[in-house]
Amino acid sequence: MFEILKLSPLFLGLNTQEINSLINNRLHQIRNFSTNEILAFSGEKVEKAMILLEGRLRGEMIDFAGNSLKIEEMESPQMIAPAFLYGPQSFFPVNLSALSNGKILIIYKKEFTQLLSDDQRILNNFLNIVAGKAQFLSQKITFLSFKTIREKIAYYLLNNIRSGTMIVLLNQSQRAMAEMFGVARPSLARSIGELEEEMAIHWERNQVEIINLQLLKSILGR
Amino acid sequence: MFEILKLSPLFLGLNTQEINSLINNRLHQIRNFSTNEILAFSGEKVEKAMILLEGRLRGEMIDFAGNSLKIEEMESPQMIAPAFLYGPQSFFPVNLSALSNGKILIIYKKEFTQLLSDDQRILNNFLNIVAGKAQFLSQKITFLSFKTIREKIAYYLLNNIRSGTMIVLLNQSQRAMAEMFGVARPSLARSIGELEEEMAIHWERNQVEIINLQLLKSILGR
DNA sequence: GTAAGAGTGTCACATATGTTACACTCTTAT
DNA sequence: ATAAGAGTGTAACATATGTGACACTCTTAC
Repeated sequence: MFEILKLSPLFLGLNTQEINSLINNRLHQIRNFSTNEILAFSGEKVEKAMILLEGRLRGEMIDFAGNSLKIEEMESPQMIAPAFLYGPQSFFPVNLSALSNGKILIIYKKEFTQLLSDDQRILNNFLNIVAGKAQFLSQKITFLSFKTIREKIAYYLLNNIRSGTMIVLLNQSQRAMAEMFGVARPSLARSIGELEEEMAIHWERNQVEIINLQLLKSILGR
Repeated sequence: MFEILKLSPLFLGLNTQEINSLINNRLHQIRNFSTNEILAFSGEKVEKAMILLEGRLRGEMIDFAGNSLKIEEMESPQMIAPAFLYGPQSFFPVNLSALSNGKILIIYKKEFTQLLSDDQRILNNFLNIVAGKAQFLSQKITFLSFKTIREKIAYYLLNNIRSGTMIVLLNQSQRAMAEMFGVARPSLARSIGELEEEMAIHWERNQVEIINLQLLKSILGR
């Protein structure tokens, strides 16, 4: 187990020996789960720190009519819902179910807080994890708040130029990109086509060449 | 100063005496600023914990063309950019400028981490602050990811029903609500009008009565 | 009471995006 | 080499939302 934990972001920089003594001197549990088991319901209070040791989990957001909206998968080793262990809305944001058999390490919140106090490296790691989540979400909101597809494309390209060049490498299909933008695939293709006609960019399968940087920037300035 | 800090979320539950000794035993600075002074630029590394003691600040997001996009104001006493002190993207997300004269308490990151280690109440408070930010953003994303105005209205209403009733109290104008939804004001009014025609809701100045709860829920279930 | 301004309902029209469909190209497994 | 499937470009049409305008109501300050 401690070999696995050593690979998790929470225990970054600690050796197996140190992890062993920090965990074993402290109340904890191992919980085994099997495929399709439901580990937590959306809205349930988060009272324990949970670290996925083995197996795969799925978080599923459920709407008012009971349909699933967004789905996110998680692999080990990783903390589960780190941003929901503290804070005023300390409830699971999703239904958590098992995609395979596996194991979770459970540490109750009070013990976990003590653990953070006891080892400053773990404290730093945890703060990095939670702040990282907040930063990711903040980035995503910036993105979602652009209204037109043109703006999203421009923003994406300007943020992904290889430094010193006018090239953006694409590591995903238009289909995946459309999904990330929250727009329909043909609509994305149409907007790309328009930008090409305007000689702003030259879009190829795997990379985009920026032809008129100024024009691209002006799309983002209202 | 310690009287002011006692009111800040970070020092919740500590008395003036305790705050005094925790701060004074530790490297810190007080920085005075005056109106219109710029305290930090977007993209600058965040290396210190900063707590606004007096005065008002404005965070301004700047786009690629140099125009300001979103603006947020902050009042004392409050931590500045708590979610950006740790994490992989530890850079100011906004330009930070002063709306008035005032004072900031500055504690360098290393010292601040030590402070979190030393007092578990402060640790808990800080974790609550950062997790709270993440939760707020997560909530906002849920909201932004509804595509139609009907969906946003339905989601908003269902989340704000006074428990045990079929009434939602409105504490903001349609104008403000449209801005929060990221849509145009007349478009919001039109969608409201449609929902009224369908006998789903009865919208008055200050409150909304839900007439057909089932219909409202079905809007969110695709 | 009255004037001014904010809030609201509504309209005609412009625009952006979604939907569905199809053809074409590229990649990959066999 | 070929077939199958994914990725892409494009079109016609449907729909949702934005824009700008105007009238009306409500609130508030004087």
